[in-house]
Amino acid sequence: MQPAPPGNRAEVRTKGRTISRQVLADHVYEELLASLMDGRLEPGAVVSIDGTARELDVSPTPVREALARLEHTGMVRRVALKGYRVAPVFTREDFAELMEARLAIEPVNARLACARVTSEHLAELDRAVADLKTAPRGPSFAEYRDYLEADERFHRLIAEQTGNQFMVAAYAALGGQVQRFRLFGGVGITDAEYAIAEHQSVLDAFATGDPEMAAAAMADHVKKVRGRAIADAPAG
Amino acid sequence: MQPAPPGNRAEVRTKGRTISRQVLADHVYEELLASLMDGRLEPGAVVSIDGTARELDVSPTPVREALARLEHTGMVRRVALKGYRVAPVFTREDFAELMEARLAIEPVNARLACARVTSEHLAELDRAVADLKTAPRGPSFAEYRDYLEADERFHRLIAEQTGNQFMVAAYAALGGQVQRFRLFGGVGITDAEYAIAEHQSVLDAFATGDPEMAAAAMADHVKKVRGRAIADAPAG
DNA sequence: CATGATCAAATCCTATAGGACCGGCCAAAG
DNA sequence: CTTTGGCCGGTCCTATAGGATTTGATCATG
Repeated sequence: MQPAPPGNRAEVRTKGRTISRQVLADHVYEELLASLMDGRLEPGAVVSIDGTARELDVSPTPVREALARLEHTGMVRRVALKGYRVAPVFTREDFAELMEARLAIEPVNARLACARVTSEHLAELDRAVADLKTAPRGPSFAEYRDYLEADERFHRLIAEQTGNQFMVAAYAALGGQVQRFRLFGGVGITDAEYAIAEHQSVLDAFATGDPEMAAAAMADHVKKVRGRAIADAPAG
Repeated sequence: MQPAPPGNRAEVRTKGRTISRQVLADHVYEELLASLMDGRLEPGAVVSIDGTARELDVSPTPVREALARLEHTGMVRRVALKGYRVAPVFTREDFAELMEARLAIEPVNARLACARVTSEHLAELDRAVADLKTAPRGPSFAEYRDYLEADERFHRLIAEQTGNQFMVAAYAALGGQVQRFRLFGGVGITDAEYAIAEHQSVLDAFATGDPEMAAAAMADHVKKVRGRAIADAPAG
């Protein structure tokens, strides 16, 4: 996984071999992110700095740094002198807004990416769709985690294949993977068959190399996701 | 100013009066942001944690927290165990990518905002355009700072008036105000007359209440900004 | 019963100290 | 003269300590 590049490892070159080191704050960041995504930290819950430090057996300093980074992703909110809390649950309005934003960004990404697609890109997209098809879709978190990961990976690959750092940033600002987990956590996947077919359509459009067709397929997919999820949204 | 909501103040309610408090990390954040925008910190320069702490007469802890937040904005980059550096200068390709992204997002913002515009919104936009017209445009930083601030405020207002938190986040991910400063720092404003007229056109479209016209005016503006800036771009 | 004061524990926030690592400088050896 | 090795200052990173603040409970009072 690797949702939002949390930190950066230091490539230490020593005696020809290069080892990769990582500071504690990065580890704390990843730990907190995992807790947020698999539901161990529920929306609205307080995330105590000292408590997290004790739990992870580190000092509060790296925890502060990790939380400061997390805040900018929207996963946690901070109030000065009061601490951090997990962001509240998604409402139906939040979901509608997210889809509106995705509809503005993702078809553009598809058009740009398709215009400069390579066989390597196609192979990566194909792998994501294949993973989508083979991933289990049971009710427990562990069972749909891989599905959501493949779903997000497909869309993120397209954003990255635009070669435009700002389109990647804009896509990442929508929360990418994380929002998926928060939306569907506890509900499970109900529309996998449809979603897989739509992803396949996008992939087919990429294979033809027609940017407009790719954009149309992506727009179609996002609209249908919106329609299905509003029909049986978890939160009103 | 208030570019990217850095931290959050604690609203302390005491005896009917509510005072707003703020922790040191927020102050450091704002101080660093100001240094970045007015050129005191040049692209590529190292931002030492301990050094900044001494300079601002605080301990390194709040500086670490402020820098962790700044990193997520793309203004500074971090390498584990080596510290922070100001992000490198904008190349012509970077600028083209930024405009491509703005072209994908800002016309949509204009359409959404126009569809639900109020007289208060119009007044705010009108004030931004008025400030744009009256702001000095001399060669030194202090003289075009207000101009850039009004420019960015105009666009940010439209993003906020969409009422869509994710469109705001996507717009903010593009760097908003900050990129303007980094692009034009040291160059000055050369296209103010044209830009002001284009902003006025967008405002006029908002006044008519036609979302499609607003989107078209905004798209026209962004395209023309791209054209002019590529013609006399500071960095090749 | 409702309301406000008081106090203790938890928590946030900041400063300080020290370990680990890097880079420059200089002296000594080859 | 070149190179090697050690020293030293700077920096990052983490832990710890203590002050400031919030929170929640307990208790007194109208």
